[in-house]
Amino acid sequence: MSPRRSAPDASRTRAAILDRAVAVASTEGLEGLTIGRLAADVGLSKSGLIAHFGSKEALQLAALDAALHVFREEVWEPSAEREAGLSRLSALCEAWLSYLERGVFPGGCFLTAASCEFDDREGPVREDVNKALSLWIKTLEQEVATASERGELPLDADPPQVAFELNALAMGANQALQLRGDRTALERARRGMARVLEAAG
Amino acid sequence: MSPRRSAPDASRTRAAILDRAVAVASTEGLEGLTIGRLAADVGLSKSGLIAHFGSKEALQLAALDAALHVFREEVWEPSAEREAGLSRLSALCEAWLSYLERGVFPGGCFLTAASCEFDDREGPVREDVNKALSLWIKTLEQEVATASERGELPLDADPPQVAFELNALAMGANQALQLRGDRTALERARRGMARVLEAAG
DNA sequence: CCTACCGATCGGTAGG
DNA sequence: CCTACCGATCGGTAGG
Repeated sequence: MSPRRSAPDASRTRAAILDRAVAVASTEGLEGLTIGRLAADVGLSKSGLIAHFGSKEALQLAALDAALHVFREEVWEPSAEREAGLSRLSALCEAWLSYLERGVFPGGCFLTAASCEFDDREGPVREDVNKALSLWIKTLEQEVATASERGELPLDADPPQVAFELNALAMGANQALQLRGDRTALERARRGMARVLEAAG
Repeated sequence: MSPRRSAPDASRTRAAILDRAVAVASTEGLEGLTIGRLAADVGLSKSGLIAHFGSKEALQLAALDAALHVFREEVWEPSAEREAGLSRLSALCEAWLSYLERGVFPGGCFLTAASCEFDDREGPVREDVNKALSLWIKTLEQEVATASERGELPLDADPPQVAFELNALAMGANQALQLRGDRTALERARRGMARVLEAAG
């Protein structure tokens, strides 16, 4: 009898590992992920766990990807049905703050944490974090541009500036919420975002 | 002959350790500080190094304190001579962005990094990070309030809201600068801060 | 401030 | 997917 499991079994095991890896990395950081601890958490041997990924770095990349998938589900997808432009931009911002408020990840915004942890390192993890954040910023910029074209924002609205400020306000909310336990942070971010969109003209 | 050095010697050694500890923690994180590596860096044995602090946690607290001292020197003190109110608030913001631009810490803003790393942990390091950030936010709020009293900002300006937004913009600049290498971030933050202060009325 | 040492854990491999 | 193992390193202590 081979110890190998069927492909669906292996896929389920992999999903269970990644679930746990995302939770751990959310609070301890992607560098704080350790193979031994994770293996014990999901009831595998170290070698059994690492067989699914090949190396710690590959595990980190897979955990990051899984976390981004959650972010897409929680923030991106619910807003996709809204009309492109200001309506979708507002929906994205609201879903974003809701995602922070509901504590989807125990350690707060996964992407912000990963960005802080890897912004001064080199390698594929940093590159993937950079790509994910750039894509998100581009998405915000795109909605600002569409809103301008549709006459919902002035034609001279500055998409990169607006996206920069919206992103900054969400980071500020995440910090105030996580570190300082300041529940008013969401309202402050919401007010700031509204003002950014008003002032975009 | 006792292996003990004189008090001034010990103090110099301690300062050298902390210099290096701040640099390492800035890029690797406070949790990434290890006694063995730090000892090798400064040419001590592990036990020789730890004798100065007692434990890794105490070393982390001392490194954080040393980093905060730098922040005060770089941002706080140069602005202290400006008149309280809008003038000093503007000077604080400008010194803050300049501190980011000059890369005073190799890993970007030390306090932001420490905040991300410890915002979901417990213990004295998290408490000290929280205290330092709260004090900084309070300082910004105070200058907004003074500016209102002096008629430089409207009487209904909202100090916590303004401080929240200024802090968020600096965080956004730090991220864009460190992760994305986006040199325009400073100008974006500067513009955002100016707009926050204009809109405070 | 040192040497010498502790148990624990790290990422990873060999071989099955 | 396992057991058994590798060398390296972790934080920290004993004793001087």
